[in-house]
Amino acid sequence: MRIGEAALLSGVSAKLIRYYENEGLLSPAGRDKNGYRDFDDRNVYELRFIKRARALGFPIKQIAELLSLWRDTRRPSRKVRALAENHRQAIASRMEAHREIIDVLTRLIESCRGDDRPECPILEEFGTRRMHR
Amino acid sequence: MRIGEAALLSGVSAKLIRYYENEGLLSPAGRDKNGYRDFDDRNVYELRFIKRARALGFPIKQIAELLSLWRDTRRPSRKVRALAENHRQAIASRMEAHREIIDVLTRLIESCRGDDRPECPILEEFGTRRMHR
DNA sequence: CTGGAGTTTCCAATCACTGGAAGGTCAAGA
DNA sequence: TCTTGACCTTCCAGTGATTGGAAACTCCAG
Repeated sequence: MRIGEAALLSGVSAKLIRYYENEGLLSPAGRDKNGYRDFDDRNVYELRFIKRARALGFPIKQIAELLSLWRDTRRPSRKVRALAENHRQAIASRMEAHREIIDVLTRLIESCRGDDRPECPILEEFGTRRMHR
Repeated sequence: MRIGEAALLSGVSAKLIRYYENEGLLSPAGRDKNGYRDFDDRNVYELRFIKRARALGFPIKQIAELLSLWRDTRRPSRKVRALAENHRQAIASRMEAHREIIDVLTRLIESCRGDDRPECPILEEFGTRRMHR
């Protein structure tokens, strides 16, 4: 099938399919004699795999590793799990950073009257104090 | 003062100071006759302001708005507060997305034995099922 | 034989940096 | 006086995952 059909079936845009192919994520897709890419069901499966892994925030390089584990039917599931655990930790760290930011922003927002007058503890704290808690 | 001293005092690298200046965040800094930038205390104050706003995840363009509100002594604090609230909402959305990802990853990780055998529900679910909850 | 839909490649922009190259300026030390 | 070295300058490129566009090609229908 051509790239448009693969895009429809996988939910991945043609642009992005070319990018993923270029990054070496896909099993080699053939070419028709007119130069058009020729994808098969395995490629569509890989594209769906990539799409779901991306939706979970895995970076492209880690998805490449996941795909190579998927292709290796003798992989130890330990490796897959380790990858997932590392990634969960990375996301958890980012989430914690966001939580701290939200706490600070909430405190700042509550301290500001938010009316027509210029007094604003938000601006003052940005300029002068450090922000903790 | 020159860029190195401003970097030390503000905690912002010289590279980044030039970038911020280029992006129009700083009040215009002068130049010595040798072409070196000449910063004053106001610039250092702005750099610290930028650094703290960045630490809270504000994008550069919003920091530019915050700085222009800071410079306008007749600003309505309403505008500052609105900016902060919008940003808090943006961060909260990202945090919620991360929370959902962590829930899915946790379920997947728990479903995988993580031993020497190849069976792995993580890979299976990436390829075939959709992931919710 | 013309139009349009689909395809190809390549280049650019996003965002906030970071790094490096190549060169100018200036004070201290030999 | 000459040189070293620590500064400073500008410009260019790369990061990650996409998206957009341009210019050119194939192919099918009208």
